[in-house]
Amino acid sequence: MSEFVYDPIRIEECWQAAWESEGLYHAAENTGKPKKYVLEMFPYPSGDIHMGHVRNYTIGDVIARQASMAGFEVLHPIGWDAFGLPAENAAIKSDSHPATWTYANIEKQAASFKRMGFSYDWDRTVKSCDVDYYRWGQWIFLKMWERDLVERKSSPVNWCPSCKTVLANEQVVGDSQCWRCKSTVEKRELEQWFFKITNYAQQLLDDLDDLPGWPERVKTMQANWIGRSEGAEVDFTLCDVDGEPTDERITVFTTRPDTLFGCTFFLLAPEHPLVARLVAGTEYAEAVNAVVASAARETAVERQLGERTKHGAFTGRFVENPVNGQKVPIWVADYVLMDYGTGAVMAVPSGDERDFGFARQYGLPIVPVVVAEEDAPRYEGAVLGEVPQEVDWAEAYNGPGVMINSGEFSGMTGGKASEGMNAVTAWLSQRGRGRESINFRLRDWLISRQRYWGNPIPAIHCPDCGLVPVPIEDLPVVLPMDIDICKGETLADHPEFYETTCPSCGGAAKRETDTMDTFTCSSWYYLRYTDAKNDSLPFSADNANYWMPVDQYIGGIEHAILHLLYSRFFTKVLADMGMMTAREPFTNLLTQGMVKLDGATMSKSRGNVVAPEDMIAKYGCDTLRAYILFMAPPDKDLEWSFEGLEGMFRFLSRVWRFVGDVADEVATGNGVAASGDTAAKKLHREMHRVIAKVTDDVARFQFNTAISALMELTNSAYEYRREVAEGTRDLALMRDVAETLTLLLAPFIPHMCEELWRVSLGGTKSVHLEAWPPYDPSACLADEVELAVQVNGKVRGKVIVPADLGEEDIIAVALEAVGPHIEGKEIKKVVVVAGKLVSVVVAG
RNA sequence: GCCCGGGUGGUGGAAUGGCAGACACGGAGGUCUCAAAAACCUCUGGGGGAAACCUCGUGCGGGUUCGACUCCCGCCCCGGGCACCA
Repeated sequence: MSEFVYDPIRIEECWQAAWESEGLYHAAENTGKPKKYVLEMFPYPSGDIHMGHVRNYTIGDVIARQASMAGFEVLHPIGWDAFGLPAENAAIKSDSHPATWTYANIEKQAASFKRMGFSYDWDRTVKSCDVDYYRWGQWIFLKMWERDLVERKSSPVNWCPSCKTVLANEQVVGDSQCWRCKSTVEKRELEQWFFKITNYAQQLLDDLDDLPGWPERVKTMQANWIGRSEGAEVDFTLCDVDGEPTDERITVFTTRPDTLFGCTFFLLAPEHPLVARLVAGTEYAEAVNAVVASAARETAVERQLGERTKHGAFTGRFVENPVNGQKVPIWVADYVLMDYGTGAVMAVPSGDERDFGFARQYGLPIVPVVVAEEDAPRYEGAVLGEVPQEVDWAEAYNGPGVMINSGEFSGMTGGKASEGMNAVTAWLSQRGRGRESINFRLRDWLISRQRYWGNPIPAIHCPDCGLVPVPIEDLPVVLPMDIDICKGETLADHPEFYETTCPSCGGAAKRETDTMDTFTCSSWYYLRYTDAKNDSLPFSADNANYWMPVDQYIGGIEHAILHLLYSRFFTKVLADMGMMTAREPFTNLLTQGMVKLDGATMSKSRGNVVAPEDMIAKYGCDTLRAYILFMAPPDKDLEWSFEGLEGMFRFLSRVWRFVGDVADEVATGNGVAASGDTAAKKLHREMHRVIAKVTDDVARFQFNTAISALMELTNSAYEYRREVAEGTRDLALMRDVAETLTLLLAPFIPHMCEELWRVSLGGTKSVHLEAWPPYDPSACLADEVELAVQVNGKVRGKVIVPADLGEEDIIAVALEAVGPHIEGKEIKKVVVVAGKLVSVVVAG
């Protein structure tokens, strides 16, 4: 019976203080060691930490600590994403200032992170609401402006009526909801600030191929969001009121130029600038204007209602199809989007579901069919508008097929990326009536927010000079603190902030009062960590080039598009500015799953939160850390279990007692120096097998199976002690196992291992400065192996054979073992899988 | 509708094409104890059997293979993302 009682709280508090005073976790440049940059997404200081934080930061901490033991110089920083709306809302609620709330929560979270024993370099901490940080955000904004990547323009934007600010497209989630408050957003035409992320659309798409260390899911989501479509622009000729061709052309974008002969009508978006002119003063004006007005009225609420009814009206005018001279009617239709392509569309009802539906609804022609499915009715020779009587026309066909009714192109293959598509595009191109074209779904990033608690946009509105950037030497534009947010004030209510003079002409001018989207702050914080105290630049190229890219990034899947896309954009822009060489910020990405209770996400509003602090107080943070890693692979959701946590505490106690008992036995010399008997050999082999397994599992982030393997080693160690009497145990082996167990567990349960290492085992320096144990592949091999013997695919026996036995001998032994199952039968085949099994195939 | 994930005991979860269910939780029984707790030991997928052992079994149906949770084809269900993007 051991007198070693595991007292986690005492141990943890003791070593946390020791590590801090020893400065154990400072990262340094140019140490000669290979570098590793391990980063977790920085938290928003929303209050107490929750289990999601525990999981995220524990995963990162294990990776960082293990890398450090494996010989890397590790950069593992932490900071806070501190601007944003929740601070404003909380301030209003508690009648205080957002800064008060924010800094108090940062203190609280920092204390919790320290209590979790995370190995951060606290000297590099960044808080995005500190002027020392956000001034460099302004600096980057101005440099982007210089490079023509900043634009102020009027466009239909998303407005959240609850947050009282505009939002980026990426911040509209689900069915047109604000990502923060889940209110339904409205469309408003407003003049706003944008970053021209669309200039980088192709690169952002292409470079996803350079990220093999990212989950496929995240890359697919980004690729879909960027939404590249290949096709062509086609110029249709506008006809006058008498139907005669004019010189004016209307351009459409299509991904299917091969279907051009199937165009039976033509559509304009309700917002298209041409619409008003086409119908002005005509009998069609009333119906068309009604469609335009109802589209303008249509809110996001209506738009989200599943399958929307299409609305349209004839304009009374026609266009001429460049490919066949066919005149087709121009309609206005509310399913045509003004902000994608050209706002005009050629309708091919036989090949497009939406056009088909619209044609049905308004009695517009559907034939000719121009791309026919093999083995399907061809409708050769069908003319415009003629629907064959005998056909029950069910739906449009948009797949690949043979082109028919398409003049000289008939007979070619049609479809996406087809021969016919290229031929038609080339034909148009030669005649100046069209051209290859690529469209992206991605929109420019709307970055201005009509809110106080953010980074002020460094721009000045001058009545004479227009928009003028704040000169770089005048930075920072400091966010004033004397604002009464509880009265709903913003910067726009403070003349002492916005009244200024124009840097260009010196006349009276007005400062921009919008602040930047908080996502601008989080788009480059990982670069600031590389050089956190630089007061002349956001970061130096030397430091960025030394540490970047981040080798391992860990965070929630909710940022699959938002933060990860914006950060990739910033990285490319900063690289183009010559600020550094990395063109992708994060080489490897791990998206951790959620922590759930009874199948539901833990949340304050649901009242199903398990507070980390409570668990730490009861079991210590080492148990919590090991538990949260053990219960599920890191990328899967994790179901919380109090019993599981209790079980992990039992495991830690077992390790504690084992190492303590061994240390005692070794100290008193109660045993033999080295026995080399079967039991010792077996334990020795198990130890090397586990070193190999844990090393491999950590590299693949399989922390759950790494811990399982360590449990197995512990179980084996206990078995050895049970089976070999006290006084006859192999002391060298026992000490080796105790040390190995302590070293391998150190990244997971750093405090207990430190206590065991420095106190029980008499280590002279921190366990976290020791080398990760190497393993001997030959030591993993057993003298004898057990083989399963299968007959016709079923296991019918087991044999134990010397590991180096030849194949012929193995077969002989195996056949003997399954004698009754093969007796009198013809052996057709025998397969020997080294170290695993023998498979015998018999006839009958 | 399209694109991703995922479906394995009572539960969380293991299995480079090679003995399915490692490890753990829960459960049952036991040792120690006056007793309890702790600790330790044994058993624990279903069905059959006293046992040896047999048999079924990784969402469903096929296929490839000596051998399939794993690979291929066709479905079903659950979770997520996108969605009138021409």
